Amino acid sequence: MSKEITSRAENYSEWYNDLVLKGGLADYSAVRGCMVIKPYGFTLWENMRDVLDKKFKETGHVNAYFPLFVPKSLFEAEEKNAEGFAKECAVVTHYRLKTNPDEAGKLMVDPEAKLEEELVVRPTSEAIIWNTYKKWIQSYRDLPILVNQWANVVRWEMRTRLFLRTAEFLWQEGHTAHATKQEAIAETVQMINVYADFVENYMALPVIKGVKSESERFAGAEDTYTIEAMMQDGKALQSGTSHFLGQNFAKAFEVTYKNKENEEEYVWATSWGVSTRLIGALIMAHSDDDGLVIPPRIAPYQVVIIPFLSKNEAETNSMIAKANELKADLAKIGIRSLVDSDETKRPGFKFAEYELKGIPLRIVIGPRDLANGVVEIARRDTKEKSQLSVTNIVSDIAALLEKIQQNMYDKAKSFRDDNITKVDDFETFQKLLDEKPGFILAHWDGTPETEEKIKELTKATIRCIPLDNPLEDGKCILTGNPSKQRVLFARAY
RNA sequence: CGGGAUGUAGUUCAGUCCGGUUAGAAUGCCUGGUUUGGGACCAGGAGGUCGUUGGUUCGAAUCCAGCCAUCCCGACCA
Repeated sequence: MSKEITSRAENYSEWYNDLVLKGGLADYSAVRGCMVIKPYGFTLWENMRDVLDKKFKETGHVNAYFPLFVPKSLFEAEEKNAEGFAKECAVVTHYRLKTNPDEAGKLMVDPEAKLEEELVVRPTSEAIIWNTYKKWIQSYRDLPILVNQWANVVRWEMRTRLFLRTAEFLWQEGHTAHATKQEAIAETVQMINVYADFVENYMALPVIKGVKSESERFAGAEDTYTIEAMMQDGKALQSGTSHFLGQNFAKAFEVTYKNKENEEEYVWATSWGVSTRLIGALIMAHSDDDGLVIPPRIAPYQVVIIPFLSKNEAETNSMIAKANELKADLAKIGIRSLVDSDETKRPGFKFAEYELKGIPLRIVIGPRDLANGVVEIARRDTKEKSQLSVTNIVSDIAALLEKIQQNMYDKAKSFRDDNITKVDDFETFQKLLDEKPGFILAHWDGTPETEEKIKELTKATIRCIPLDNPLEDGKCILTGNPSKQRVLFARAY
């Protein structure tokens, strides 16, 4: 047992860390709050990125790249946005080091090299982008602008956690400009739907789409749409957001266009993003005490093929050849597989290792089974072992991977649905949060004060006002004031 | 940022309270051999400025202070 994993029951946080570190996704770095994403983790991110990027392009967007640094004067232009992020900004004040005259071999910041104006390391790129859009937009003919960028951003968080909240993280941010309010709102809704579709169909993770309450809204937005997913400990994880920015940024950066009637009008804006945090969601939603469980559609490797090796060199070579042959056949229909023919490790070791890494399907090719025209397969999601005939092996594997994908989604969905409760009194609300963590649908009087009070008392926040919410008369769980609909409460990451 | 804890071999940890030859173990790594259908075994070997900087001392992994990093609990978290 070389790599022991803390169980979920023992310590959920440690379990999560163990999976990230021992599963080979990421590692701590020499920089506070910043992690190294290792090749296995980065391949996972690339697979997620590729699917999303294709969806963005299918919905008419193009990629561009804007600078890492934002001059402070631009950053402060949209007041609410600036205020919201001010506390977590890294700031560049100097542009040069020099050798320290007092300490040989050491460098110091050169006081002569102080910048006239400080540069903010972007926590998000609205400011630099809207400053650019001002130059791009004169006429209604220049609209819409549908641009996305894949980038890193820095938010100096107090307390960081691998993937879930790192000081630097990777994400994409879409920034669009529209002639009309309706068009911008339609874009905002379209993109939250793109995210929901991706997370549900590729990450096998059901989400609840909704709108944020005023206090949870993105700084500078009129409306924030969100997708909320449930983790295995019942806590919520905001997995993607799409913001209707109204004309806030257009006004702050004076971005106007001439309409057909030759009238000057402010542009309407949206922004939307998902980040490497999604990997955290993936881990916490699906994995178990034996390691990661990664859904086939985005798994770095969908299949691991392990040939049985023996002293009999001819037999060993034949098994390795069969394994490579299968890998090549799988590649023809786009299935990513890995052959492990390392002679120095025994099968049992490999089984445990690939279970830890969460590869969806394991295939063992051995002389005993092969004589009977079968191979042994083991599913990571259910741990079921069975035999598969070599006759239609490629198409059978493809079908099985789809089945695993579906099963992971179904399992996550039934877990989530089992842990959403409608509650009508505050005592039950509090009790439930402590005893059976999950989502709670409850009435709320719609005021930020009540929301804040509930947060103080229970640590639960309003995750969203679900989009498909049925209207229903009721009384606010805390104040008893009238309410027209239930909202989604949970403790969150 | 407040409270608590930790940092010693690639990894996990013992040793620190009570300072004193050459800093240990397991695991991993390397070599050779025997093995191989669920984390193999035997033999030999390599590997550590004890997180870092400074202080106390004849002498520091051990005592003191600063800094850095990590974990847990809060605060914070578009």
